[in-house]
Order: sequence, then structure tokens, then C-alpha cells
Amino acid sequence: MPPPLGPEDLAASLVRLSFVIQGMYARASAAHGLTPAQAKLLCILREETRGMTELAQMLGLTKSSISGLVDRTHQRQLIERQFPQEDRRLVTIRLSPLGQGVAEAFYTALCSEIATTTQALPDRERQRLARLIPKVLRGAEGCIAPTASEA
Amino acid sequence: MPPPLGPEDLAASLVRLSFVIQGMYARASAAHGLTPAQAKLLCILREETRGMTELAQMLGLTKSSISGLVDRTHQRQLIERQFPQEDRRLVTIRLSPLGQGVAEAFYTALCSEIATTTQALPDRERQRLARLIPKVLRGAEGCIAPTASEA
DNA sequence: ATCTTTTAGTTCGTGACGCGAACCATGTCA
DNA sequence: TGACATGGTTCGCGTCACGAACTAAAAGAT
Repeated sequence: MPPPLGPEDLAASLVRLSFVIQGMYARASAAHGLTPAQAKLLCILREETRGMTELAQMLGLTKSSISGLVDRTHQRQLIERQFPQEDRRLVTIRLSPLGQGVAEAFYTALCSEIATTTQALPDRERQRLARLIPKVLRGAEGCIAPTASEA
Repeated sequence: MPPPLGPEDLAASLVRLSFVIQGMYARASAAHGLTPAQAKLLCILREETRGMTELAQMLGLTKSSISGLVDRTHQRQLIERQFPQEDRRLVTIRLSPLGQGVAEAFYTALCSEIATTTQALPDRERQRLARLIPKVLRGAEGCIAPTASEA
């Protein structure tokens, strides 16, 4: 008969879990020649082209931080800058062909590694988990969360 | 009738969850004048005194990284170095009185913030979650996980 | 008892990261 | 036209993590 678990225990294991996942994220990044920050950037751009300010919001970073990150990622040939004519202040960032490949490879590798660890669970429990977590995420949406949402 | 969720969906929401938690961790750290790295260090030392190599293992960092981290944290008066006589190579690190206070404050703040977001779930589901997550963690133990275990 | 190896930490140089402050260029609005 | 807002960049700073080279102390081997 397992004792009931208090909310602190849940909090503690959530923190622990997040460290484990972040560890996988870091290793998957490194395996593809990326820093975690660059990996996040690529994952966001996987969806669609974005402006610098937009990226700043999504990553929860300062404009100046984004500037640097984009620079370094650009040097690695993973992204391209576009200068739309309708508003010449804008700089739009999109994946380069190389970047697309790396982004996909990274993302699938990451997911498959994570899946490996959840594969240990019986289907029923995995299914439950898959439905519970989004609920927690919805509960957390109110927070000032940096919305490092994507991937 | 919700569609069944594949393992990729689960992986994706796990990643997303980990970012949310890390965001809270970062904000809770900042609120107590800590960097996330320093907060992790303090949390480990909350349990007991440790040597440098031991810290390196637990945090998944290099000895040189620990050296720097300990230096900076020491400058903030949060930890103390001890030089045991039985083995004069060893340096043992423990919380200073100030560090103890900060560590406790940080940890409880973090847990309570996380608890807030899970409070939205009905008791039954929260209870389920609290039992499922440790299972995932056990499944992930095999991994080379840096074991940034504590807190 | 000495010589060699292992163990524990430190130092140094490098690159990435994130921040705030100051700044420029382009649009927008009065 | 002049004031203001918006979008990005640059700079200097502190933090972080790494590998390589190094010192000191302990443990083992001869």
C-alpha cells in the first residue's frame, strides 16, 4: 500500500523529470553539432519564418540575445536572413536547406530518445500520461512562462 | 472522442513541460538572487556536505566547471570551504548560514509555484501523475543522464 | 625508503549565452 | 515637418562550461 503523495513530492519529481529531459535535449543537440539554444531556435523555425522580435518573444529572450544567437547560428550556415521590402526595418529569419536537415534530424532523434524511456511503461499508463501532461501545461499557461514552447 | 496519442506527442509534451518547469526554476532562482547553476548547487548541498568531485558527478559537470561555480557562489557568501586533515587533497563544500536560508527559501518557493500549476488538476489525476512520473524517471535512469538529480 | 601512479582541485584560455544601455534606421502619427 | 514608436544592432559585462596543463597529496609497487 503506497502512501499518498503530497504536492511537494509531485513538484520534486517534476523538477527532476525536467532535468532529465533537458539532459537529453542537451545531448541530442550536441550530437548534431548544436548548442541547446541553437536547437531551440531551429525548432521554432521548423514551423515557419519569423522576425527577430517574434523570436525574442517565443524564446523568452532579449532582442540583443536573439541578435547574437542568430549571428552565431548564421555563421554555422543553418539559417538565412531576409530583408522584406514592405517594411525595411524587418529582418526575417528562415532555415537554410542545411538547417532544415539538421532541424529535422535533431527533432526526430530527440523524440525517439525520449520515446525510448517512456516505452518502458505499459500502453495504458503511457496513454494516461500523454493526456495528463497537456492538462498540466494548460494550468501553467497563465504563468509568465517564457513560452519556450516549441519542441 | 479524443484520438489516441502517439509516443511522439508524448515526447513533445514532455519537452514542452520541461521547458515550462525550467522557466519556473530560472525565475525562482532569479527571485532569490541566484543563477540556475548556483541554485542547483545549493539544493545539492541542502542534503549534506560534498567534495568537489562528488559535486561534479552529481551535476554532470567537469571538475573545472565546478571550481568556477564554487568560486562564484563562495564570493556570494553562500557556501564555505573546509579542508579536512585526514586527506589534505580534499576540499569539502557546505552551505553557509546565509546559504542555508537562501536554499530553503528558494526550494520552497519553487515547489509552491509548481504546486500552484498542478493544483488545477483534480486530486485523482494529480495522484496518478505523482505515481506515473517516477516510473518514467526510473525508465530514464539507464541513460547517461548527468544526474542533475536533486531538487 | 624511494619511485611511480592515481586522485583531488586549480588555473588559464576559449566560446557560447543572456542581459541592459546606447544607438541607428525606418515607419507612423500628430 | 517634427515627435514618437518599432525593429534590430552593437558593446561591455558577468556567468557558465569545456579541455589542457599543472600542483599537491595519497596510495601502490619495487
